[in-house]
Amino acid sequence: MIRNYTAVNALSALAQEHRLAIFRLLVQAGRSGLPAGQIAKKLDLPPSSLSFHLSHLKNGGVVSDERDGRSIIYRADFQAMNRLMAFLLENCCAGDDCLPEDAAPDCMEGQVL
Amino acid sequence: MIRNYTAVNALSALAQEHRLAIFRLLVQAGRSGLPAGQIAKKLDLPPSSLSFHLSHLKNGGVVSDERDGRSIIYRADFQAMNRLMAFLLENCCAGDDCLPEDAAPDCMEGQVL
DNA sequence: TCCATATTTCCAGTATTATCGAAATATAAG
DNA sequence: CTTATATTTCGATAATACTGGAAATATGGA
Repeated sequence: MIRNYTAVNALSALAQEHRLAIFRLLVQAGRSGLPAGQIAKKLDLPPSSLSFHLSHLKNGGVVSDERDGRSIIYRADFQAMNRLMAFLLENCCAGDDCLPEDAAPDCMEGQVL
Repeated sequence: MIRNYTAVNALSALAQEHRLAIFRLLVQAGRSGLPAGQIAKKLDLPPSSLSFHLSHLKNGGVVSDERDGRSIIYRADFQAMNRLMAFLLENCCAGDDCLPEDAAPDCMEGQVL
């Protein structure tokens, strides 16, 4: 289980206009991810700003990176998001009939996503 | 569907040590919520700091408040959380066989929560 | 009305975060 | 080895956020 500190890092990473836009772009790109350059082009960010935000996202553990030739490919980390969501709703409603096995908790009224 | 701006507000609200702790306390308290005073006691925060953080959470739309006599009861807003999560994973993997009906998307490997 | 309790607002000081040009680093290709 | 491309690091400035004491507001009870 993740700690408060870890979750704050992940949330801070996402809690910024440009970084959230970057993250959602990566979510939509899926497993293949996107090179930094394409992100810069799509969101019209200067290279140093983009790099600042990408390293923040990486530091927050919500994206991963991998070099491919001259480019660096960024990917959303879906498992990290899953852990984060679980942490946010941990022991919701004091477990009071609210978490039936593998469904969404009652407090979410049957719709998580 | 919520906007980037709204989501950043909600995420910023949660992206702080004390506020995340407050929010998780409220998640665990469920529908009955908690008066500010009890939160202050549990987390050992001075009243002005607590108030600052509570209003930030409320502004971010992740908690609601309701006066009850001299106390003000705070509650986690589970629907807002649900909308936020949906926004974060919107159109994940470009919809590529990743969102079967009412299950968690494939990219989450079957476990959302 | 007067007092106690619960919470918020105000304020000033401190700390953290965002921005982006310019320079540095890494890789590839001729 | 030189040049071009992709990205990051550095550094200075500007903007935003956090903290907590003191004063203000709201409610309820004697």
